[in-house]
Amino acid sequence: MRLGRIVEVEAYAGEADEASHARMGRTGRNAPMFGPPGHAYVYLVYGMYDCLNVVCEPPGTAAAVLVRAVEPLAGVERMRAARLAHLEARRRDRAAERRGADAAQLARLPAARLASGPGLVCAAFSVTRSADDGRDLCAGDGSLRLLAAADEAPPARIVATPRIGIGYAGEPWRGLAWRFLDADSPAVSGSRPRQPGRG
DNA sequence: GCAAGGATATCG
DNA sequence: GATATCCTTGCA
Repeated sequence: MRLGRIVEVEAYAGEADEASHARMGRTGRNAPMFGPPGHAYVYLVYGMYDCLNVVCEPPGTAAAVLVRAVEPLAGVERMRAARLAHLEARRRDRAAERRGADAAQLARLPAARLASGPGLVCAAFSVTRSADDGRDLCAGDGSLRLLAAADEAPPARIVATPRIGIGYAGEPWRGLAWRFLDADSPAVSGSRPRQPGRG
């Protein structure tokens, strides 16, 4: 079993939100966003990476939260294997030595970096559009589940920043600080984990 | 810094 | 039916 703690998310507010896939109304792709809350909306970005969203609000209101980074807690080696499988699926035409280099690089990657980005979250947890788009993440018997960490203290420092990669959206949407991350987690996205204290 | 890569939404 | 664009990543 692979288990992780969500340490970075972005909020998307519905059809009025110019940064949201729901901004053009209901389409074939974004239909799960208009469905019941607690279900997954999985989409392909840049032709290469799946991204996982959790639908929020009642049916008809297309709000969602994008899961941008997960701190691995259990099943780290399965995540590493899933990351390698993802690379190999994309690079099956490349030379065999390339795959060997990928495996070696992944083996050196710290566990905290295995799911430190929205595309990497899906690669590490084997989330795909075909298998998981529209899935009920709250179903007790599902293979992909969203759990509440009821007995765990909330992060001491939660940082809010503008959302990533939405420069096409107008104000106020572009400037809203709707990306939230655990500033003390080494698993948040970005090339370097943030250092506490001085920056 | 920027290329890779495929589906999507929009326009004709 | 064609194409500009896209909620990214890893290598130069």
